[in-house]
Amino acid sequence: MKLTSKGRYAVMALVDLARFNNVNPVSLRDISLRQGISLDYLEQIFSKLRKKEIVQSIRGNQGGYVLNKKAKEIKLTNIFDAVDEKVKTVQCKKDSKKGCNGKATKCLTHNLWDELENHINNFFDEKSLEDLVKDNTEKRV
Amino acid sequence: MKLTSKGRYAVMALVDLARFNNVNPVSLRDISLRQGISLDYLEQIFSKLRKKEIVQSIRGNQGGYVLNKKAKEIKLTNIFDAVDEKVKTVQCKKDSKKGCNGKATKCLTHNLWDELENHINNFFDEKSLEDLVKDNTEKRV
DNA sequence: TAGATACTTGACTATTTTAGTCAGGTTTAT
DNA sequence: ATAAACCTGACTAAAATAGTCAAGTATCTA
Repeated sequence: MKLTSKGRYAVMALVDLARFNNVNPVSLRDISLRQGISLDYLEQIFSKLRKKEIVQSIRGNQGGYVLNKKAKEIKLTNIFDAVDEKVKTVQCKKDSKKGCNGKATKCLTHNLWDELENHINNFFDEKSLEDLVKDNTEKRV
Repeated sequence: MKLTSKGRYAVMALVDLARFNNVNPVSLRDISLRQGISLDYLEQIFSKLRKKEIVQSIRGNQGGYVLNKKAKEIKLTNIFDAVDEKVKTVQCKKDSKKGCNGKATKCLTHNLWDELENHINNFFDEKSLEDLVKDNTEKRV
């Protein structure tokens, strides 16, 4: 189990953005330079964030992105959801005909993965962008 | 983020094994049939479980595998560890020279991933094979 | 002691996912 | 006008995943 770069980058970029958000739109170029993330890749990521209305774009010269909601209202769940980073533990949910692994019944560990999924999602539901920004400015003395 | 099949299969197979454990060694062939997991793949998985002393093998006719410890003492952490399923959230720990993404300092979200990792690992540390077996026999009415 | 059962090991591979790159736009402030 | 910056879709190299395949070795039972 691992967290992919796309999810990590999305969160990093948004924390970066949130810290400068009150002043001006932040260009992806700046985020790219500060965070060491490829510009092209950032564009892909922000395209998704915009579609989910987490950020708002401002085109043209001096443009960039701003948050579309208060940092407090943006939860990690929303971010991961936007970039298709899911906690996916078991394949047997959508297929209502079959249980897990094509068996008629639920697999022996079905409930376990459900529980785990909830456990992780709770963590993501509670953490907001604001928490992360605070966490960081505090430590920066 | 997702859990891979290897980890899922390892847990499924061990729960299966644990349920029959008191009687006789359980052959991989039986587990393969009951759980719908490829025999060859199970062999790979059990080879790892044996090396970590989670199971014990009994060769020859009527052979198979038995648990090497009490089900209560086998935690999910041990299982995942044995099959190389790790909760891996961020790449920047081992390289002590660099911070995350080659920057001098920790990335903005470094602490977040640490926290998440702990959160998940706590879940795995607490759940034992015995819990899973109980969970299952109860529901089977 | 023959034969079957079942573990053991290592190499190989098709498929999918990931982490981007690349090219060619469009919009808008100055 | 033009440069900065967003926007989109197609493409791709590399890695991980989920196995398969082959050739054993050990041990129980008849």
